[in-house]
Amino acid sequence: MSQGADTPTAVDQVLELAVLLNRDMQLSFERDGLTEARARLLWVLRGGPVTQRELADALAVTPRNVTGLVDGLVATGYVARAPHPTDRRAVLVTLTDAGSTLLTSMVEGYAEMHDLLFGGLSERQLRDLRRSLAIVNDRLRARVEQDWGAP
Amino acid sequence: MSQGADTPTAVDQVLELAVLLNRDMQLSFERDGLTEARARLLWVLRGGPVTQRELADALAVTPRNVTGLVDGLVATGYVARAPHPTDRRAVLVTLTDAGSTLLTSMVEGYAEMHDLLFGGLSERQLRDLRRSLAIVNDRLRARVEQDWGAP
DNA sequence: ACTACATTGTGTAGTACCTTCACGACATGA
DNA sequence: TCATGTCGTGAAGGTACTACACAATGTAGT
Repeated sequence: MSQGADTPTAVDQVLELAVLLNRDMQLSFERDGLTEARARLLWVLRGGPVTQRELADALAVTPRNVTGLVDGLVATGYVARAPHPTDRRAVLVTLTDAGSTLLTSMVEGYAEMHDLLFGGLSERQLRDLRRSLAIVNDRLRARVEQDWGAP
Repeated sequence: MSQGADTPTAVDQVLELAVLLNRDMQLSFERDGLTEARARLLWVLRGGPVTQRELADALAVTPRNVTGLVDGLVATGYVARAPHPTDRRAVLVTLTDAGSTLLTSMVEGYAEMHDLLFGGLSERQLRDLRRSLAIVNDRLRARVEQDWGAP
């Protein structure tokens, strides 16, 4: 009602933000020879070696899928499979040197994202933005969690 | 520096927003028997029938991929292939009645998203949010478009 | 110690999304 | 008409997922 048809709505803006964020991260992953799924798995390994079962839970995917993702990361040399010290069924997924280096640069990139995103905002604008985002996220989260149980 | 380790950073908030938006839309698509890729294709058909070549350009995917997506939507009965009036090579992808109905509800859902997202904000908060999002999006867009040509 | 049950990872099979390459059908301009 | 480009699709292949089945192993219960 208040703007022309070519002006993006607030919903448009939020959706574009989501698209741009995805694209930016995907481009970053591709530069490292990673896919999105493998990058997510690697990100979980920040906390140290974990079993494939734990990875499946953390990523909310099936154990079978983790097998495939780990296969890929082993092929590219970022992780290795090691025997679990006490459970001979389980496999510990550990970072190789290359994987550790890559993960370090990913953590740095995450930190640099703050300036990239918010470098154009004043302190006050950033504070207000955070407040509004908290409210928006709370509403969205409630909706998503509700719909998760009522398909 | 200013908050505890368990408080989400501004980057965390933006990333969570993106994740939640994706999840919400995906759940909505699933309810309609749609996948994300097929929903995007359907969304392009808002403007009327288009050729598969135009769809490939609009979706930024290969023409071969469009063939598969249209196959799926034909199987579920949401679109149909029609001959192009002047170009016998081309295929016009058109909405069926079911597809048209579905698209209408998708458009309605898009409109309702405004209240879902911003119903908890005051007029002033929403204005400020839009201003900040415009700034953030501009910076991100510049970065993504720059990296698109320099891998 | 032996049995019963649960858990871990993976082979098999299948779906969806995406790509490149090759090719036939068709359009277009010289 | 003839060369050249365009449209859609078959063939082949990669990645991300799923469900199901199964062997190896861990964990109780008796």
